[in-house]
Amino acid sequence: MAGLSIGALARRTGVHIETIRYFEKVGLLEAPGRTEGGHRVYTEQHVRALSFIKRARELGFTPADVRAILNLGGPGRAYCDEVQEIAVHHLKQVRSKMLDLERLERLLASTVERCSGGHVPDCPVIEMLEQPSRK
Amino acid sequence: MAGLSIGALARRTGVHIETIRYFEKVGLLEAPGRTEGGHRVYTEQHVRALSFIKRARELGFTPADVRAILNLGGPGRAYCDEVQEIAVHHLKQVRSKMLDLERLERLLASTVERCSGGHVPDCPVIEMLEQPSRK
DNA sequence: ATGGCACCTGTAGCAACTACAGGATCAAGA
DNA sequence: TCTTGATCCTGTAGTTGCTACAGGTGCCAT
Repeated sequence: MAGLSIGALARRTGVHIETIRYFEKVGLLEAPGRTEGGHRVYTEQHVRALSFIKRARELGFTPADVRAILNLGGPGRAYCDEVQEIAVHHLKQVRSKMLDLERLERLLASTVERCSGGHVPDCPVIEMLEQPSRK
Repeated sequence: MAGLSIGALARRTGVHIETIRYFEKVGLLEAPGRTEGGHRVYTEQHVRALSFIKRARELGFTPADVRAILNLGGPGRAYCDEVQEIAVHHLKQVRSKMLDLERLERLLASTVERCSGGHVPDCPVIEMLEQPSRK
C-alpha cells in the first residue's frame, strides 16, 4: 500500500497529470506528501477525492459546485441537505438548458426541412439567422 | 445616412465595443473604413453582418460555424445546401447534448428525491458522485 | 480653443485547463 | 555502484471567446 506517483494517479483516474497539479493549485485537490526529492506521493484518499471531482465535472457540476461540496468537508463528511441544495440548483440549470435546447431544436429542424438547395435569398437558414432574436 | 461610429454600432446591435473589435481582429467582421483620425466608420452592411453573427452565436453556432457561413460569401450570397449542411451538423450536436442532459436530469432528479437531510454516508447525491462514470 | 466624451492600440485578465521548456529525481538493469 | 531512460519538478505560455484596463488621441459642441 505504498503511495502513488502522480503518473500512477493519472492512470488510475484518467485525469491528466497537468490537470491534477492544476486541481491542487486551485485548491480542489489536497496537496499530497512529497518524497525527499520533491515528487508528489498520493494515497487512496486522493484517488477517491479525484475520482469524485472528475465524476462531478462530467455531470456538469461547475468547479465552484465541486468546491462547495468539498468545502462541506469533502465526500464522507458533508451534510446531505447542503449537498442536496447544490444538486437541486444544478438540476434546475440542467432543466432550463434542456428547454433552451428544445426550442432551438424545433427551430433548426423546421428550418432545415424547408431548405431547397438553391441560392439565397431562398435559404430559410439564413433567413432565420437574420431575424433579430426575440429572447 | 452617414456612417456609424463603433459606439453607435454597439448600441444598435447590443454587442460590446471590445467584442466588435475582437470580431474584426479574428476575421468575423469585415474591417470598416476609417476617418482621417483613425476612427472606425461602419455602414448598414456592418449592422446586418454583426446582427447575423450575434444571432448565430446566440443559437449556439460556434465561431467556426459562423465563419464557415460567412466565408460562403456572407448572408445574401451563400448557397443554401452548404448552409444547410452546417445547420444540420449543428442540429445533430444539439440533439446529442439534449440526450446527455436528459439522462443527467433523470439521474439527478431521482437521486435528489431520495435525500433525507441527514448525515453522510446517507447522502444519495454523494453516493452517486462516487460511482465511477459508466460513460 | 478647450473641455470632455468617445475612440484608438496594445496588453492583460478570465475560466479551466493543456502543453511545453529546461532541469532534477527515481528505479532498475549492468 | 553507476548509468540510463522514464518520470517528475516548476514555471511559463498557449487555448477560446471574449472583457477590461492603461495611456494616449480624435471629435465636436460650446
